[in-house]
Amino acid sequence: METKAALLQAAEQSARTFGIDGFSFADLARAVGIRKASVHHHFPTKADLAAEMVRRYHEALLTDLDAIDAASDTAGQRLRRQIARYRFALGGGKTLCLCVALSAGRESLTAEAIDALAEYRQTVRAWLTEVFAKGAADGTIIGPGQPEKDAAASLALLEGAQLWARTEMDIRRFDDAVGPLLARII
Amino acid sequence: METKAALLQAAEQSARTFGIDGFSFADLARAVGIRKASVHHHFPTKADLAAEMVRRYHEALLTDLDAIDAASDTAGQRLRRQIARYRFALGGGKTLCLCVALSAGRESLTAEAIDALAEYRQTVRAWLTEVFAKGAADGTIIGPGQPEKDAAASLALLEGAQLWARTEMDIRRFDDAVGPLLARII
DNA sequence: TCTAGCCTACCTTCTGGTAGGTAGAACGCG
DNA sequence: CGCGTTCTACCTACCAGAAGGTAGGCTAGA
Repeated sequence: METKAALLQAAEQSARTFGIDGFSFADLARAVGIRKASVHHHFPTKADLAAEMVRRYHEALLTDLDAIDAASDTAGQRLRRQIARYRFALGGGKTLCLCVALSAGRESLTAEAIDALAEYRQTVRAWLTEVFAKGAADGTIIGPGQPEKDAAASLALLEGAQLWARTEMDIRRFDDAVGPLLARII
Repeated sequence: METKAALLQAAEQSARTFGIDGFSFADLARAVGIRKASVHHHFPTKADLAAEMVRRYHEALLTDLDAIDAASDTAGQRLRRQIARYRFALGGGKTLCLCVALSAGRESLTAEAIDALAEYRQTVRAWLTEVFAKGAADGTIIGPGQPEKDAAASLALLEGAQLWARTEMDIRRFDDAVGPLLARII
């Protein structure tokens, strides 16, 4: 079970750095210290691997969201922590969040994995929608706009800012892009 | 010269649909109707091809920006047309703009191509900065914020919205995400 | 005569994936 | 208890196809 977890870990790191087409089973085998054929024992095909990666990533998201909710007093604090989460996923400019990385290589994904990505974004979007609604109520997030639309815009902004910053390996691009959103938090 | 243009055209379409790692010289040869070795005659390596693609794409951008400037009376109109441009690049949810598509497969790019992408974004950013500054002056774009930051946020938003919409092959994701930005235009 | 543009044929390396086998732990059962 | 079976996790060895790229030759036009 330990090997499987290590494979998933290596696969996630590789996918976030090189894209889904940017690493092979041979690479994973090397990273974990087993032979290529043994990787196929755990994940028969690359599609199986991708599907389980997204499943795992979605689970981690739910855990993160709970942790943010538990640690935050105001909606503004929640939003700020979510932005920090995307910033952290950048790994200083070297990696993307798995969602962005896999979206880019969409054509190499199965329908199942694409659906899972959509669900991932839906979870984030729903969470952000609630945050913006609460933020308008408790006054910790200013500016006009419907929570639903603000949430969609924020998610796109965070993903786009990540992509930009990673391209130039410069986290300042991320900070520049999310500046106006951060400025809305009291 | 005609063949070379056709190759660039096919390469751009493929890169925007499948990513830089998602098509091969053999694919291009098939698309254009020549043999694989002949593609190498025009572009010795894939890196050469990528570099020229970005160069061409940047040129097209400058043309587009001039056209938008010429056709628009107000800053609001300019911004609206730029958003429409990114929406159009989506191809109904099937393609990304080249900038987003290549950024995703960053690790397969040469330093030259990465620099060219950075320049492309810098051009868009500078143009948007001017638009936001003029928009504040002529009152056709509302909301607080410094033009420079608004420009960075808008670019990230447009790219992120594209990536999202393409993943789900649903242009409504794009429209949802850019809604708040459009709402700032008088 | 030189060159641009194309060709056939070939190379090496890597890809995802399969076939078939082995050592050892776990299990059912008389 | 001991014996055979089954399962897990790994292995070596292999496959066909595709990748990027090269060598060298043909042909038509400047």
